[in-house]
Amino acid sequence: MSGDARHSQILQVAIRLFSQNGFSGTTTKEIARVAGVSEAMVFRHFATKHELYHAILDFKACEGGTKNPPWENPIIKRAIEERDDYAVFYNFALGALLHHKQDVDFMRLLFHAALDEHELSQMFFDQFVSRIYEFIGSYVRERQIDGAMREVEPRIVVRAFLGMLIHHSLNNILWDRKRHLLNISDEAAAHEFVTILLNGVKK
Amino acid sequence: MSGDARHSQILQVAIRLFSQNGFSGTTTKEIARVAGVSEAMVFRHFATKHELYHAILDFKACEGGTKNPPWENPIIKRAIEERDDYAVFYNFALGALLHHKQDVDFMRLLFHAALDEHELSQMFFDQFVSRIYEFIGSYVRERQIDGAMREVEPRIVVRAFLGMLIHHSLNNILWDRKRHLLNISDEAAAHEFVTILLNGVKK
DNA sequence: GTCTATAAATAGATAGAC
DNA sequence: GTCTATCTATTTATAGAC
Repeated sequence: MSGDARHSQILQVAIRLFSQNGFSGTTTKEIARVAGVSEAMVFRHFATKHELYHAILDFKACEGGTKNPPWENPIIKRAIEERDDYAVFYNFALGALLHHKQDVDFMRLLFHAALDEHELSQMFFDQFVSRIYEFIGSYVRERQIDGAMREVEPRIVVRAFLGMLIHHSLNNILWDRKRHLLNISDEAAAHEFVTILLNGVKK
Repeated sequence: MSGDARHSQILQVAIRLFSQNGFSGTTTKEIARVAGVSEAMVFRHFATKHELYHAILDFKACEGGTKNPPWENPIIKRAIEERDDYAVFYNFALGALLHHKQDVDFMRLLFHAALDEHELSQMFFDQFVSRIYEFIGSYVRERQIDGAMREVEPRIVVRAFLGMLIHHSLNNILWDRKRHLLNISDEAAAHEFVTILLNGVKK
């Protein structure tokens, strides 16, 4: 196998294992075993275990986090222009839920990194989460000026909204698969959350 | 130091360290060092590292999770009888936020355990979380029958509500202390979340 | 590019003295 | 109840042959 292919293969295996077991719960031996190579190969491509972890978070934060951000989604942009609150929030919500479901590894990785207080978790936060607050928060502000939404600190509204979405995804990932406490399609969940939120803040 | 005192001291130290670094990120050597004893003492009180971890989660799940549950809170019980929706949800929300803030170690521990897919995380879920769904869900159902709330699957309402609360606490624990993206008192946060939720589901 | 062998450090856990 | 010393397995990482 070529160097690049091997490099990326080891990265993929490591992503899965780090996501499942966290940094200290994953051994380089296990990564090598699953990738079907010797440990020496792993260290040939990544000088240290930390470098490998860093490469993963770096890669994932770029690929998974900032690809197709909501502020570049044409459907959402159009809905914002048309002041179609339901369309803005519904498309955002559905996009988020689908994204979470599609990249469970990244969600788990991010939580592990956050608990480990890894710098990359802060990086993701600064580059992505804070922009979400900016993006949705400023739309809420506009709608308050329009007189369509009541006066609430926009950041609180964003937090309430993201809270519903992220908590729901987290439950799906961590518990619901075994317990099915709540069995609902992403479309229905997005609809219900958005309906609650919009009724909750309308004037 | 007496056996019991030492036992509980080691437990306390271990709680802090496991909460900060997770299971595999914490060494028995470190626990011993912080507790100011030799490693042999740790293994005298807890036969294995796993036994120590289990003892902690067990202890915390009982002490932290099921002490003063909302369904035994007289203020909330009274509010339910009086059909005072705001009082029911506000007191629940504030209690939850204060509890989270007061026991950050337990929240981190629970997240580590959930990511590790530790059985005790499931146990906590079954013993506590599912009862919350039952408790709030059935109140919502009653209020729908009363005609005070619109028809939504009660579990969705509970998830939206818990999502706001838990996500907010998680942000406070994991990021906000450094970033203060959102600086708000627990009372104000509880008020805003409850207002959004109740307006969101009222008829 | 890949492996085997191995070094060096650290992990969890035990023995036995006091 | 507490420690020092030690054992064994594992972990990260390297050397050197092919």
